[in-house]
Amino acid sequence: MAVSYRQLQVFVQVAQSSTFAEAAQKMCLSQPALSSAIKKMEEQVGGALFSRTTRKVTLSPEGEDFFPTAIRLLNDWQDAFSDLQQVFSMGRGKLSIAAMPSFAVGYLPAILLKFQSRFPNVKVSVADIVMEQVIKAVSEERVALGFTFETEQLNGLEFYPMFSDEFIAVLPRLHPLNHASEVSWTELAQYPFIAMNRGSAIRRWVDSYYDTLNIKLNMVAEASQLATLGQFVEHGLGVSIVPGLCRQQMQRLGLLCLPIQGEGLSKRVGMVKKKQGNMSVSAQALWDWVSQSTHLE
Amino acid sequence: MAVSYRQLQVFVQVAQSSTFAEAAQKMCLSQPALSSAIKKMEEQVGGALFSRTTRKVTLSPEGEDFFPTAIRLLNDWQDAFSDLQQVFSMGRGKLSIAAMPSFAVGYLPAILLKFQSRFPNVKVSVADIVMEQVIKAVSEERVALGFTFETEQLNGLEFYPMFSDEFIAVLPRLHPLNHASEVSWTELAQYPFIAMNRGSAIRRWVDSYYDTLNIKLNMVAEASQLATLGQFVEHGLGVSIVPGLCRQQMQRLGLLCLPIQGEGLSKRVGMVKKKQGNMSVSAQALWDWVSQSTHLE
DNA sequence: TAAAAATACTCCATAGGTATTTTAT
DNA sequence: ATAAAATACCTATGGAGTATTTTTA
Repeated sequence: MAVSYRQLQVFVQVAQSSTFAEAAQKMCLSQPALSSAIKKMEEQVGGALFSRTTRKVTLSPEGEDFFPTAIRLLNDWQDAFSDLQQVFSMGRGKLSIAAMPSFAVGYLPAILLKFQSRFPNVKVSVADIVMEQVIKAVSEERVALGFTFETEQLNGLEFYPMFSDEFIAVLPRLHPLNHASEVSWTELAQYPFIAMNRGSAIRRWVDSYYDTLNIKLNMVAEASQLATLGQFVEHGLGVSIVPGLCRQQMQRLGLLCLPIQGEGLSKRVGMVKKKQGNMSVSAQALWDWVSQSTHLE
Repeated sequence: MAVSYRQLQVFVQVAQSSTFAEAAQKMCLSQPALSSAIKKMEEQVGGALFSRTTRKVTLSPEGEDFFPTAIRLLNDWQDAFSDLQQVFSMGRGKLSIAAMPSFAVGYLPAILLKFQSRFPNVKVSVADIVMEQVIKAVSEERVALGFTFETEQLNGLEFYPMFSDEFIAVLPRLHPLNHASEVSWTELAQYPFIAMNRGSAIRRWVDSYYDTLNIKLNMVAEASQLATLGQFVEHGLGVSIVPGLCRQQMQRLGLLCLPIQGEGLSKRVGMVKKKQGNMSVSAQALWDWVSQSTHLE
């Protein structure tokens, strides 16, 4: 049987005292309790750790040699566990999340600012990646949670909706429609159209919306990032339809953003995490806080 | 209250198993025992270390991070205590002793050879110093024990006699007495005499012996080491009287060694150690072994 | 002789066991 | 339905207390 943590504490305390009684007082223990604890420890290690006379206790040569090791063991132990406690109380920790770029520049900063002011010693790292990659990163547990559009196939993922995002039209400044306050789906389809790449969720959503209207788009280019798409529009290659989340980004590129008439295309934006737990306390805290502070469904 | 060694063992074992029941078997414990051990540990650290479903147990993110630390703590603990056990069983250790030079070259090698063949992993270091220094080193606990002549004032030291050593006369080869098979104290006093330095025990003993005989010596030189004394004699400065232990050393210098007639001057040679314990097991082992194998008093 | 450790004993907290229930797949 | 964890409950070891004896400076 191994020597216990408690026994080692007792050993150190006695070593630092000149009598058992003194050590007992310091440890809030009775003198016989110390006697027997040391006795057992000595049996376990196979030799005398102290040399006792009735007047004073001194370390044996072996005890003397062992003393620094004992101190080190106790400190390591204490350090390790207080660290762990810190992590659980979120006095310390790390948290990896992912967010699609439009969310990362829009809503995320405010969320993180609040979270970090509440838990200043939790280091948050954000992966700023396209929504398909966000889903993948969460699935593969490379990040604890992600911010993204709701997606159809979230196998094993849980989605918490934060708000709905209405898609908008983006046009170059000099476009014929630039005086309109809004446009219709049909109008837009009359112009050359810049699409997101095949396989992207935005492309799928826009495509299928036009399908339901039985309108065929005149696609002149594809982009795999919204920034690129914006550049294409800005150069006058065509018009496009993007999530409202990107309005700022598009306007910064000098594009015109218009709401689309009628029952629009809107998608929910929210948090995703793996369905069956294993969340760190910090991830859980962020999840809980966001879901509580988001009143809308 | 701190997490115990046992709890950490349990944590590691469960972490390395996929179910509590499996871990229980490996630890020769019941499943509920593990359940409650982990539960308590989780309460102590303030959070979940495992994520349990009824089908399998996996480490929580925090548990995952802590796992390597846990392994390290257990290993350090085990290493430290097995080391200490080794020291007590004398599978490992160190032992510092002191011996006066004449003993160190004469009797000591045989003793150490035997000791080291018995305890090959105990490193013995020998301080080869004059007998006054041997006493001092033992007193000040710089060495665990010493080999020396018995001395009058061994305050707090314990002496174990190994044998008696008879003093002998040393003369240059070309001395008038070089045909004698022995000499008398009186005869020797007729020649110029080389003495050990004042304050040395040998000087005191020789002086006081001559005092009892009421003979005054004609001292022509003093040396503080026997080797120097031998050199002086060899150069024909005079004769001297030295412990029999030094016979070999003197003969190697080319000197004539003769027994002294009559009731000689003899002093006991043995081991010294501090009276009130604090001996290391290895020192004790050497002491015990020497005292047992030395039959004479 | 006095101060301190060891011993003797008693008690209780808790580690650990058995039997059973709950839970999630 | 079943495999596994949690729970309930019991037992026993041993940690810790009080009273006393032993030891040695």
